[in-house]
Amino acid sequence: MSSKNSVESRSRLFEIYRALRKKYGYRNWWPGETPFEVCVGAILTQNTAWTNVEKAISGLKAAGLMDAFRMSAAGKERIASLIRPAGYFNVKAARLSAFIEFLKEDFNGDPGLVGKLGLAEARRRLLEVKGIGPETADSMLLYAMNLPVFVVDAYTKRIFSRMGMLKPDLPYEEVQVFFMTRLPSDTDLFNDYHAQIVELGKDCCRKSRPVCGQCPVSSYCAKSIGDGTRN
DNA sequence: GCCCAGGTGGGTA
DNA sequence: TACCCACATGGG
Repeated sequence: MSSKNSVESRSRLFEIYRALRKKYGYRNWWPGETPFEVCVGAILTQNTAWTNVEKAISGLKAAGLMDAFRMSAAGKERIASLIRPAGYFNVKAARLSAFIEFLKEDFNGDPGLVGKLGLAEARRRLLEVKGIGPETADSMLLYAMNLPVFVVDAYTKRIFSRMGMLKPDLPYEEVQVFFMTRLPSDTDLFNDYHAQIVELGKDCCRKSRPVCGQCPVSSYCAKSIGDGTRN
């Protein structure tokens, strides 16, 4: 993208954020009482509606297992039975187990200590854990460890490609670079921007609902107005 | 009944 | 590297 377009898309990203913020208000994310709970939620929400994740988290908390050491002691089978409502429960039980063993071994069960490594090293270490991919790692880094990284998810790709700002099917890292080279490296901004995107996604940018006249950023959306230019 | 949801890893060509 | 697929429950 040329530098002119880069400047243009930069100001557009801010305009979109302001429009979303006006519509939805500050989101105060992530839903979760502790950094550990945020990390657990990040794994449980993989390709899964948050309403289902909430049930699984409630189950884990009711069982007193929202802690790396207690969850580890409970074992994979017990975890799987408790997180059943979140779907993929066998896969996710294995992923949670891998994550808590990782935390126990080098970080005393504390995600905050992972964050102390700094963004690049913490991200590298998280990605070594089986079941933690780029989105899950970045969600943990941003929302549990307060490190300035932009989280890319299915909504991000769908919304911004429908707006004509991104090519569809761009790899994760390239979408992330698009945002991080245009926005200031600000944890609070990255936090709320992603939260706004998820809100918009749930609200009016579902897979099978491409046209969204009520959408707060419909004036930016190529699909809503036909040619990608703004009103 | 069908489609979808805040992904990831493994297998195949 | 680039697809294709399994993984699973619950809501609309």
